[in-house]
Amino acid sequence: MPDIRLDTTLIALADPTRRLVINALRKQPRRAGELVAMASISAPAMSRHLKILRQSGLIAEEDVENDARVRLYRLQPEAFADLQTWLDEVQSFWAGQLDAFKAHVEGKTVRPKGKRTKPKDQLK
Amino acid sequence: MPDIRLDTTLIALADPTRRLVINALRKQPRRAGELVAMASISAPAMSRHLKILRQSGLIAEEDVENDARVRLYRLQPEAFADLQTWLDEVQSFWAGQLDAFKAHVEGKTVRPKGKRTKPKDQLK
DNA sequence: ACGATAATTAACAATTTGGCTAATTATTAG
DNA sequence: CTAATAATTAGCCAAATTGTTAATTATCGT
Repeated sequence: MPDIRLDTTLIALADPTRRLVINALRKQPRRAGELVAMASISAPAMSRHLKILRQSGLIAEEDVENDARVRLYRLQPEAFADLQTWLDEVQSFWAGQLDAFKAHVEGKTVRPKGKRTKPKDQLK
Repeated sequence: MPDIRLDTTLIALADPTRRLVINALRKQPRRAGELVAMASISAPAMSRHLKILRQSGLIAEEDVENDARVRLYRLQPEAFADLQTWLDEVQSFWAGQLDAFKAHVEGKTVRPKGKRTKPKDQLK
């Protein structure tokens, strides 16, 4: 089961333009047109990037009260939590890695759980 | 200037198969063939995924001492640091966001730095 | 030496991505 | 009402991505 949430988050972040948007919104909310100017790409291109970011939940759309034409975008902090959690889990790999190293120096080549009962690739 | 390091890291992580590899290596180093079996894709496909992960620095190749045919892959923890740092920076958005909110309730619509001197889109 | 094994590279097909221009929708300003 | 503005959607194209099978390289076991 592929983690669909983490997947969309990482896909959304794996683009320089979209990260530029994220970085810009870090300081303050911005209208779509402002983001277009910052990224120096066409408005339609930015619109699609914003859609992807919106769908990933990383940013949210907001209306301004005096002009219904403009759309204000702002960062959605909660959406980063899953990635943060996953990263922390990955970073906690030391435990497992140390076990493996221990087994290694003890002369047992690291092996998958029950793949082969006879260690063919054993240390001489 | 697009952050090339962060870019390759996120592109590498933005694929379910590659994340499956990362998750697998969290517990212990694995040979290429084992990873192929886990992901149930062809060996060549996995080989290319491993290449991308290797080039991103997220994993490292290692030789086993009794069989020169097998390649052992292990996690490279340092390579996650940049992403972790960037994520922390993004998460620290609260300061800026609060400033914007303050300006907002004070009646000044949030605007880019020196875009327009006259607040055209002012609150009525 | 010879066949099997581990992994990679080569070559190709299908899909996705990201960008552009043109068109569309909605709203504002004169 | 009409022109201008803000943003999105539609349609098209080039480049990149991912997967497959076939071929290649290197090494091991007998």
